[in-house]
Amino acid sequence: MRLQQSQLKTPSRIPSDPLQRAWVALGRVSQAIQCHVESALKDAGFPELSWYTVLWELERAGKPTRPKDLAIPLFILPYQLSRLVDRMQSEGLVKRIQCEEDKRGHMLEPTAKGFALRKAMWAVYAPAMDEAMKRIDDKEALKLADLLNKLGGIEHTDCSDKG
Amino acid sequence: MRLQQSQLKTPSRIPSDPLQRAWVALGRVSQAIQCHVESALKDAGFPELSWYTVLWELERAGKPTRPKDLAIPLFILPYQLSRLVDRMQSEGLVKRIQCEEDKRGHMLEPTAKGFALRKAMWAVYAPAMDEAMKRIDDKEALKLADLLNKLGGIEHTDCSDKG
DNA sequence: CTGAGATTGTTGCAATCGCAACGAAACCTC
DNA sequence: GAGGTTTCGTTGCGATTGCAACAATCTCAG
Repeated sequence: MRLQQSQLKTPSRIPSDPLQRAWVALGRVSQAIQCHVESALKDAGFPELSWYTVLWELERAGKPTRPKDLAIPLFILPYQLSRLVDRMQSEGLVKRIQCEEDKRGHMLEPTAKGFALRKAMWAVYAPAMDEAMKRIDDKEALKLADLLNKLGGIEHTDCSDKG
Repeated sequence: MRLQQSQLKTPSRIPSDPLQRAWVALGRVSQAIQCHVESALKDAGFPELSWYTVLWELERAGKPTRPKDLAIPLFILPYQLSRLVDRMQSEGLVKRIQCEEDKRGHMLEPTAKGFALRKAMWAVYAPAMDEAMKRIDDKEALKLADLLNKLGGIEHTDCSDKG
């Protein structure tokens, strides 16, 4: 989760100007874009993006899934997920199913209402994402994704996240 | 602040696969990197990055500054800044100075303690940023910054944000 | 089998957040 | 200069968050 701190060999390096530029741009732009999509969802009366992501991840798994198996890909802490599921469950969007193999935990499964909500949210989410990203073309988007994935230490793969 | 919603001509476009890839990468990577730096600061016993940013912006201005003039570049809501300043003031890091020209507001100014803290934080912040971004080289960083700024609708300028 | 230790998930509490409402001063129009 | 509107900044309140502590179960060496 957390990247490693520099070792003896690298005594407190100051980031180069290009790195600082990239850092600043990354912070500002990701915030702006994220905010744009969140606002679109909220304006449409939908819950926040994390709800969508949980529903989508469950749907994508195609079978009841343990919280711990969700937490890692979602890059979210266990207690955060626990409470997120609390709220979603109280809205009738997911179910907690007794888990036989491991009685500590349980399986998560979206309800019909959960499926429906995810689909409805996508109808707002997709255009909002498209609108937020329209300033770059497909070629630039691929280049951007590659650079970001390299930055994040993720090799170029073909797993797509489309809904 | 909020980007414009699509018009009649563009009926609910679905983002292309490259755009979706870029979107996903942007979310994941910016979160990971941000998290890495925040952890480094916390582990060193320092407050969160937003405190640094406020102090830095004030220092960069070089003169007492109105909250509203800070809120825009910081991309933060007025009430968020108001409470952030409350906390920072109660730690003796900034002062609110009576503003003569406009009696609704006030000026913000870092204290000596504020200056010192920002400098101390940079000693942790800089290496953490460098560590988090070391997977890309300067050339890639510039390309990344350009793409991000284009995505965010910011033209390439020479204003640097280095501390 | 047994007890130490790791894993899974939840919860009490205090801190922080978003929202909407607010007070006060500035601005603007007639 | 009176009255309506806008801007600046704050605040009450309920929802959400992070942290550390926790219970329950699983794992596994001896």
